[in-house]
Amino acid sequence: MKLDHKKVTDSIEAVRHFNRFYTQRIGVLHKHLLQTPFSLVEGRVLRELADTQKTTATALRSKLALDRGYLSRILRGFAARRLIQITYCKNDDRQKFLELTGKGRRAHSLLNARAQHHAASILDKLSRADQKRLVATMRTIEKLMTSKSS
Amino acid sequence: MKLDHKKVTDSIEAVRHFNRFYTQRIGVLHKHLLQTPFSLVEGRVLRELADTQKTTATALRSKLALDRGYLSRILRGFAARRLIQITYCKNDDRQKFLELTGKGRRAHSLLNARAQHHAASILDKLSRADQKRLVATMRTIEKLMTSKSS
DNA sequence: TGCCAATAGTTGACTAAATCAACTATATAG
DNA sequence: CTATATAGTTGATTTAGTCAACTATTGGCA
Repeated sequence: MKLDHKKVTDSIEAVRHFNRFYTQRIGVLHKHLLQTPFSLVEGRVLRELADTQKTTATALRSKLALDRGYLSRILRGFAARRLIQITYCKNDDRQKFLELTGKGRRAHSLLNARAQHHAASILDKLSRADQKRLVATMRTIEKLMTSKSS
Repeated sequence: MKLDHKKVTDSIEAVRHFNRFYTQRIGVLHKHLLQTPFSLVEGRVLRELADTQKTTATALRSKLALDRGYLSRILRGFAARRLIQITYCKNDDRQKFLELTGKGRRAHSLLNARAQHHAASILDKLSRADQKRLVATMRTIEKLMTSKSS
């Protein structure tokens, strides 16, 4: 049916529109993050390190899907800045355990606070009701888009 | 009130979670686009060129917020690949009008088709009802997030 | 008219992000 | 004991993106 087809292409267009819309927003978010001394990827690594007490580069890699050379350099940078501490694994000399230092945790907290603030600034523009609506729709999108992988 | 405060931080966390979620998705989208011979920014420029019959670099610049050197090089690349045709403005020799060539239009169509396909693949995983829901929520988010700038 | 500021676009130099492949060292399976 | 796999490092290179200096042209205005 003609009408059905139109509906479908409309939906596709709506999804694409949203993608464009959000990539633009992400650009903003990106620059926001860059007002800290971390790149977006570094921020993710930092977050991951904060979330897990003790990890290895390989664990990070599989979680964040990063090139190993790339990650190795990021970690080297973190170590140079004394954000992480490295301990060697007893049973396996190939692996190194990574942990945030106090300084690392503080850096993470700062980053976290910034992100918090950014999210809050989005919400602040809305009425209570709209805030609820926004959060609900975001959750819905996540649910719908993860239901069957992607 | 304690309870109120909890709600607020929950909302903030939900927004942040969504941001992370969607940036990851966008990463995928990014690489998707890179299976074409265009970067994300090049794709946007191409799209803009396709949407407006005849533009100038400055018009593109103000629309897409790009560095002028950066844009200049992108356009030079497009010209080298015969994707755009340049005509000089009669009344103002500083400006050049930019138009897609046939090849440029075909490149844009291909890009468009890929994006279309990508959006369709997201929708395909959902039931009719969920497709409707997804589209509706995306529209809601856009509306809420643009209502008062950002 | 003649000069000055603004505008359009180009170019060179540079930094940061990201990828690839080659390499070292260790561990494990047969 | 050797093969193969795994953990991580390093060098070389590509791409993205920014900044500032530069040329050429236009338009205002004294």
